[in-house]
Amino acid sequence: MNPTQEQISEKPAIGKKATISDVARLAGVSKKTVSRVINNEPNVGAKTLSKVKKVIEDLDYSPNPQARGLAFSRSFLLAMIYDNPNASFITEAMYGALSQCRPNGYELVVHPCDATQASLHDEIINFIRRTKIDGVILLPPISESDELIAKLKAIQCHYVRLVSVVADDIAHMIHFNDREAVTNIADHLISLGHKDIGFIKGPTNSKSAAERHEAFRHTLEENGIQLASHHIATGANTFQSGVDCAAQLLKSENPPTAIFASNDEMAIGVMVTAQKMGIKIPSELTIIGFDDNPQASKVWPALTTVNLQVREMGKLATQKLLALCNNNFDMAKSVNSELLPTLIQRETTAPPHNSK
Amino acid sequence: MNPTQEQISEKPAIGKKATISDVARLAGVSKKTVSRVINNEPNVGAKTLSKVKKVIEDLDYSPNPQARGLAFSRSFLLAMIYDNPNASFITEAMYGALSQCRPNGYELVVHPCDATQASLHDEIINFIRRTKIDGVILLPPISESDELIAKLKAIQCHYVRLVSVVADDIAHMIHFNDREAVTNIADHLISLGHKDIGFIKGPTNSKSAAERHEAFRHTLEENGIQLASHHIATGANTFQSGVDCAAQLLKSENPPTAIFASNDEMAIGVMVTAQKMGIKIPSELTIIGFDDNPQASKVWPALTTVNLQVREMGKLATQKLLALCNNNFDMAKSVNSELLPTLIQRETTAPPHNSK
DNA sequence: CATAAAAATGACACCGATATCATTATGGAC
DNA sequence: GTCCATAATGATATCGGTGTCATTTTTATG
Repeated sequence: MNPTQEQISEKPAIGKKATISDVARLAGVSKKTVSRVINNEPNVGAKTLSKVKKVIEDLDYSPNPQARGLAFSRSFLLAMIYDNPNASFITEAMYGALSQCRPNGYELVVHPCDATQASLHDEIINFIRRTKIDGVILLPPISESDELIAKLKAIQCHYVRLVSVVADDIAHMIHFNDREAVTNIADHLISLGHKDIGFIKGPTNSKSAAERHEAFRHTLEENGIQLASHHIATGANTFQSGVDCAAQLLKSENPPTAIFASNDEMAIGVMVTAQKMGIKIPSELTIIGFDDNPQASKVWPALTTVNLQVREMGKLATQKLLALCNNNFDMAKSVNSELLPTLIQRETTAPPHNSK
Repeated sequence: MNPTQEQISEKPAIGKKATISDVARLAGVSKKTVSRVINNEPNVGAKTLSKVKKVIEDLDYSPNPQARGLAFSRSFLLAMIYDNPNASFITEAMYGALSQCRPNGYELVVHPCDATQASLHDEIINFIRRTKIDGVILLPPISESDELIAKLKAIQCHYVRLVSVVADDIAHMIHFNDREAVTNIADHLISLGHKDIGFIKGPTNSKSAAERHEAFRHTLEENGIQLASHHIATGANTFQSGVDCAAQLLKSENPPTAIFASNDEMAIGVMVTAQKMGIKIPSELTIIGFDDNPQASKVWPALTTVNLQVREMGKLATQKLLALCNNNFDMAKSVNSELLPTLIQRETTAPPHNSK
């Protein structure tokens, strides 16, 4: 207020957060030197270093991320973009991502979107341009769109995608090996002695669904078992579609003794339908799901399924993404990008009841 | 490169995003006037307004949020802070919050944390100071900590909390009326004719759990029914604890004919235990949960429960929070802060089997 | 039509950090 | 002890916006 008042106190005004200038003044160095300390730059003398660090500590100073962002042309923000996978997939992926974001000074912004909307891609691109997000993690099924990837590249936005079908440079991709997992499922069913096997595939427009279908059929055929067309139903990855598909398969004249549903939601739909029809699980019907939702272990009987290691995927994806943001392409490549889903055997699988 | 080169072209260099200076130059006005247009400030002439808007449109310009943040001393970031509610609670609350964030130019940062950690509060405060988050939404059970609220106030961070027990000014709180919902549940059980009623309460350190217990007991007593102490078990809001508590209640010598579990996770645990014991639901045991998880409708039989309108809570909370960020305390107060959970009757409730 | 009041606009400092480049201190070789 | 290479440090411009306040233009009034 009073223009003639002298700033005697060396500490910044109470209530106001310390700035880099405060640190510089108290440490008796220039702002630039403080900046060097903050960013771990070389060429700072040992004495200066410890002095500055002490002042930072005393003042409980942390740099203003907006100011840094402006100077660096960065936001220190990553985004997770997803359409519609189940809630636990999202939260698990977020946990994995955050485990890497925090120690590196990044924050995670959520961006769910609606894949049925025609303007989907433009909306995403706009979001990134507007917010200056440094990089994005794409969850399936959005991650499958090469068109979107092309647009991301056009605006030079870093990205990593979670996909089940190899589709990109390993620096930009975490691959969960669906094919292998599905093969394990088929082997398991075969070893139990099942021959009349039903399959509920995912939405027709999904690459991942096609891949699971193909791998399943292939493994069965290698073992001399045909996947009969009347034992195949197409669902929408939702509980209700599982209910409907199960009704279709189980009410046919020659119902399967085992059903593999492409995700847990649908598998649980199958369970409910079977139970309503009085079919005992697993003695009269074996069921296998895919995803290892939290629900899978909380239904009765507990569902045999495949664990995708979603949290690990989120973690690895973020490691790659941060490497890309630092223009460290080699490091992005060197982070593991291959995850092997594992079969979790619980209580819904058993040998067929009456082998003919 | 060439210092003598003249900038003939009026458009900004390709690949580089347009800045406010580009807009100002092309529109033939000052940066400040463009700023006025961006922020809908008054005192801009009609002709100028449309001219500037057109240039903004042509250039596909959007202001740099870091620069704006720096000048405004804001981040245009809100955070959702949660410990451990189920995944769908989180994602639903996020959807609701985002519906308000986006049209107002805010983004949502996620911040899960670990309530078992001693440094929980400091970690949260640090997070807010470090990131300059404008305001936070607190999900239960973290929202119940008055100690944390005090610390938030100390650093002048805006907040809105989602709570089941009235505990704050209505400008800072969304209240879901647990008490009312629990009363409805009790009434429902009584009207079905149940007298031996079991109750699984939530963790003892939770205010919300205590509230539900109190309300349930009270309503039963009003109707002349005692909540016997051997019919009460204490769970941890997890599936497994539901399993354990159910075993405890159902294996007692005088088991209840109905069980109300304080959340769906535990209720589903009860269902699984009952089914394993060969107890038929609902004919031999009535079960009611609380939360309306997605799973609730995907178990068999479908679980009767209470819907909390979580998405709506997220939406209202964000409306309040944005009002607070704009120092519009009155508006924050005027946004509805009372939500009435509703009983969703599905398939797990029926009159008791053998009335003595 | 002169003039005061109100509206529209712009010049310039500033938000809090980093980049560039010049300058000063330090250490080793002779 | 001198000189040079190298390490350490700082002065100043800059990132892309907004705030303040002075200035110009428009509108209303007598």
